[in-house]
Order: sequence, then structure tokens, then C-alpha cells
Amino acid sequence: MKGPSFWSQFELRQLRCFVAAAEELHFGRAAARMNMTQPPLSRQIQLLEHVLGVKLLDRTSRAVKLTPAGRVFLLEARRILRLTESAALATRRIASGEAGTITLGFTAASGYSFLPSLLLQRASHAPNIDVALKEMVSTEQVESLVTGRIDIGLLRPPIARPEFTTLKVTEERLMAALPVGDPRLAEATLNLKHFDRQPLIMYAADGARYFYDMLTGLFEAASVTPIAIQSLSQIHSMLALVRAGIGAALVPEAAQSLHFDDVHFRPVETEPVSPVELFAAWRSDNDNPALGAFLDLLRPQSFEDLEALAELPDTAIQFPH
Amino acid sequence: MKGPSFWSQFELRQLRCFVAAAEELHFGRAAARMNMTQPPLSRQIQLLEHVLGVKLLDRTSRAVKLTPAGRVFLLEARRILRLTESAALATRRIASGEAGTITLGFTAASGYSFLPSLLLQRASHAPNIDVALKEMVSTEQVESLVTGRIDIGLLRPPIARPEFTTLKVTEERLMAALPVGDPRLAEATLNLKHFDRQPLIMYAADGARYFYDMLTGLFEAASVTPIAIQSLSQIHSMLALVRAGIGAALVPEAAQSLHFDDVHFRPVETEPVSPVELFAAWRSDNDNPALGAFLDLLRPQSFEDLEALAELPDTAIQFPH
DNA sequence: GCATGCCCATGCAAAAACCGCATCGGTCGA
DNA sequence: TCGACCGATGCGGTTTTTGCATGGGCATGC
Repeated sequence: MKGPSFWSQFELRQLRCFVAAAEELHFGRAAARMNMTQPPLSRQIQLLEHVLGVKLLDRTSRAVKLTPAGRVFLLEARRILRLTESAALATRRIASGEAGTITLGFTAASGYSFLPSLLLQRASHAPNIDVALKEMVSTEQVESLVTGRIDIGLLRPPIARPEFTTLKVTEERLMAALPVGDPRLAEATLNLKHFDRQPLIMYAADGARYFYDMLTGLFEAASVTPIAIQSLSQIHSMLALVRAGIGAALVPEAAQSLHFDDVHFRPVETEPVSPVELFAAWRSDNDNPALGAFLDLLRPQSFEDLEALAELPDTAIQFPH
Repeated sequence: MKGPSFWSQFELRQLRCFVAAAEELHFGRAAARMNMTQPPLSRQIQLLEHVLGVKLLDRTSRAVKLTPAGRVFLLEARRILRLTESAALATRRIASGEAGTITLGFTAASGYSFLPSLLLQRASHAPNIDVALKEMVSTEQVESLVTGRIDIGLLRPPIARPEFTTLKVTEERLMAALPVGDPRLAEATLNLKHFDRQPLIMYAADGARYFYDMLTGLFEAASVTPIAIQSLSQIHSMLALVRAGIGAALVPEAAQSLHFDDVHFRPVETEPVSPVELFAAWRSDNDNPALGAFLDLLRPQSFEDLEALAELPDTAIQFPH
């Protein structure tokens, strides 16, 4: 198989030469534009014509004209070249983390306040990063992080495994949710003793391990023993029971966004002051470049926006799926 | 400026290599698919990554994986390659005359019957050729042929200039258009003597030179002198006058498609039998490849379809603007 | 009508790019 | 720990491309 090796496909270089020639209608000027001399340009175009089996330019020694086929091919060539540039651009943007998609797991509770503020920030600071949201409990999140189904998780118990990096993103005070008429609403601030021997809607040990452990720890340290009733893991269900007058509940500040009628909140003094912590966790070896840019959103300066958000009317918060 | 000459743009070859590698996720197999060995393929991909400034494939000695940027670029690369193939195909089709656009000039009269049949044929025999229609009088057509505004013209006086090629496409008999009640309608066939000293709506010498010359020639040869009234160039206007009882008119057969109420037609014996000729004309050096395929429609076998058309009800004829 | 200028094609030698072979280095599984 | 596998790299030979010089066609001007 000798001779002019039979190439059945053209190259972008040939397209660029052709477009230059077709636009200049002059091989010399086109060659100059391509930073080369005229003979090679001539040959690139001959090659292109040979590959296509079609004459694209009608060239006499006096003038260069496009053939009808050439006119059509010029449009196609321009489109292809435009596409190559946008492809390179888009790819570089993805690689730089300026654009891309990250998949985020979050617990229902974190969706009440931190997540909306995070998405608000993303909209202004990293508009080209798409965030795919997946609500799941913490254990599911850990599993999904391992398999790569999510890039980052918002979860409650910090995970100490070495292959993960974690970052505390919020600390919240504990709030008491009380039904209208509860005498404790007379106080501006409560402490744990207010719950001694009082009915308290408690977290389930399995479904809401973090809150269960935290509350039992706090009560033990304060030598307080509430009357635990029910055992739930969904905060909105707990508030519904509060409203029904079953008892009080202790919930993170963010739960106030749920604003049930006839349920009011009072801060509770604890040690530490803000015992409810939320963590972000991701695989240290995650290679999604958008993750880097997204993580910047989680860092300190974030909290300016967080506070700004707190002053917004609820309706301004777009609560995603 | 030495070293690996700084290419700021990638080549299609690199895209093809990348797509192969991304699909196989194995450099050896990808190279086999590309009909080459593994080292050059490795280098093409390195080159591509260097040009983009982006790592597209994560390769350990054990496995090859796409990076997020690589996933995006794979989609783009596939799109570009698809586009190159369709571009080549489309261009070859244009060049072969299988597809394309031809611009056609036609006189109002030729639009009554020949043009619809021609378009009907095109629809079945050359469906990928678009026909742009422009109604214009013969002199305009000649000018437009010269300047290239139209590729081909349907006109009446054959043009004898050497830069044009012409082809007679139809011969028609002359028909007399008579108002209801005209005694000549009693005859099945008329001859020129029936018009001696009778009122006849005549063609204008300037606007319809061809018909004017033809009729005056015919009458002179037959030593017949009609009473010429009015001088029009639009056939439909003439028929309107016939209907009003002003006089008779002599029109090409095709004018019957206009079917005015209360106007009937009778063939007229002439020498030659079919004196009304229609010609197609085009520049001999027209390089529109679609013209070749289009001209095939005008050739002899066409007339099968022409006859088939004659038997169709009028409503079947799409009369284009 | 001949000289001249312009322009694209072509011959040719030098330069660059590319390919295949052999081999290296790293990783996984036995 | 050895061997198999896989992608990267060094290197020599071949193909391709480039630039220079030049050929040849065509229109313009004197």
C-alpha cells in the first residue's frame, strides 16, 4: 500500500485553510492569514478537495470563486470550527472548576436553612456550577460518597474515616418547640431544668442517632430526666405532635423555618451554647474540578450571606425538591 | 521559539484517537481500532491534552477512566466528528447534483401548464433539488441569466447567443377563446379564415413580442386580416375581455387551465400545427451541479408525465406563485 | 502585439511530524 | 515475590509538510 496514502478523512487544518481561502478569495492573503506561504496552502486545499472528491474553489490565474458545493461546505466548515472552539472552551471551564455539576446529598433537617443559603450563594458566586440535590439520611450519604453517587454530603455526625475530608459548616443553638399555652413560654430563655419530669418528644435512637445521643448526653450532664414520649426522627412530625399538645420538643434553630401555627420557640441554654453541628464531607480523592470551586462556598466568608439570608422573608427562599 | 512547535489547535485525528480511547477505555484496543499501535495513540492523546491544557483521561497502569472534563469533551468530540461526516456527505451530494438549489425564471404564460408539470416531476425524480421560482418577462430573464440571478429560464423567443444553451420544451397548438354565443363555437375546429374581418383581441407589440410576431406572421401567410382591438400582453386579461364579448382571442393551449366561465375554446388549424413553442435557456458555463440533474427533467421522457398531468383534474395542479 | 504584473500550481530539498519497535516503570493478582 | 498487564518513553526510519524557486495562464497597459 504505497503512493499517496489513502486518507478518507480531512483534517481541521485543511478546513482552516479552506475557510481562509474562501473568505479572502485569494491564496496569497489566505496563506498570510494562516501564517504560512502560498504553496502549502494550495496543497492543503487540493488535499481537501481530493478527500471530498469535490472541487470547492474555482481558481483561474485571475480570480478565485466558490463553487456551489464550496459555498455549502464553507458553511459547514465554519460550523465545525466554531464547534471546536466552543468545545475546547467548555472543556477548559469544566476542568478549571468554573463550571460543572456536583451532586449533593443532604439530610432533611439541613434542607431547612443551610442548604437554601448555600444554593443562593452558588447562584451569585458560581452560577455555572449545577448542583444536583439528593435528600438522604446520613448513612445513605456515606455509602453514596464511597460509590461516587454523590460528590459531597451535608450530614450530622462527623465521619472520621481517612478517605473523607469533613468541614463543620454550621453550629446552631437548641430551641424548645412549645404548644400555645405552655407556661414555659413566659420565659424568654429556657434551660434544661425546664424539661425535668416534663413530657418531651424524643428522637428515635436508630433514625436520628445524632440528636438522640446529643440530647441524652446533655440531659445526663445536667442531671435532668424528662419524660420521653414517642420516638421520632422527622422534625416536622415532632412539631406536629407539639402542636397537638403532646409535649415539648428540642430542635435545631433551623426548624423555625417550618413555622407551624400554634407552636412557638424559645432558645435553650446549653453547654456548649450551639451544640447542633452540621458537617460537609467529601472524598479526599474526588476528582470533580467543580468541587473545588463549590467548597469555596462553604468557607468562612460564607456566613455573611447566611446572615443576610436570615433577614429575608421566607418567601424569598426557594426550597428545592 | 523552539521546542514542540506551539499548536494552539487540535486536529481531528486527535479527536478520533480520543474517542476510541474513551470508548474502549484501553489504549491497546483503541489503537487497534485506529489501525495503529499503542505508542502513537498515547502521544496523540497527550498532544490533545496539552493543547487543551486539560487532562481528559485518568490512566493508571491498571485502568483508564474519563475525567469529568473528559466526559464533557467526549460528547463534544463525537458531535464534531458526526458533523464532519455529514458535512462531507452534504457537499458531495451538492457536487453530484443530487441535491441543491436552482433558481428558475418563467413567464406568466409558461406557469399555466408546463411549470406545474415540471415541478411535479422534480418532486418525484429529484426531490432534493430545491427550485426557487421567479416570474419575469423574457427580457428580464435574459438579463438575469447573464448576471446569474437565475440558473435557467423558461421563455418564448429562443435566444441565439452563443453563451446560452436552449432547448425547446413544449409545442402547443393555438386555441381560439370565444365567448358563449359566438357562432364559431358550432365548429369543432376552426381555421384562420374564421377570423377574417372579425374582432380579435391582439397582443401588444412590446409586451408580448413573441405572440405578436407569430400571429401577424400567420395571418399574413394566410392572407387573413382580423380586426385587431386592444393590445394586451397578459393572457388572463385577454380572456376577461373575451368573456365580456369584446371579441375572440388566440391563446396557447395551456391557457385553458384558466377556465373562465362563459369562455370556450376551439383548436385552430395552423401551419405548423403547433406554432407556440416554449424554450428553456441557461448559461452554458453555469457551474451549478444541480442544473445537470434538473435538465434531465426537461428531456424527452418528460412528456410521459406531461401527458399524465393533462389527465389530472385541475385541482390536482399545485400552482406555485 | 508584446511586455508586464498578478496569481495559482508544481518541482524539489530541508524540516517536522509521525509511526513502530523495543523497553521502562508501576500495579495487581497468584 | 514473581509474572502478566498496561501505558509512557527513547529512538531510528519513513511519511508528510513546508518554503523557496519557478512555471504557466491570463488580463492590463503601452
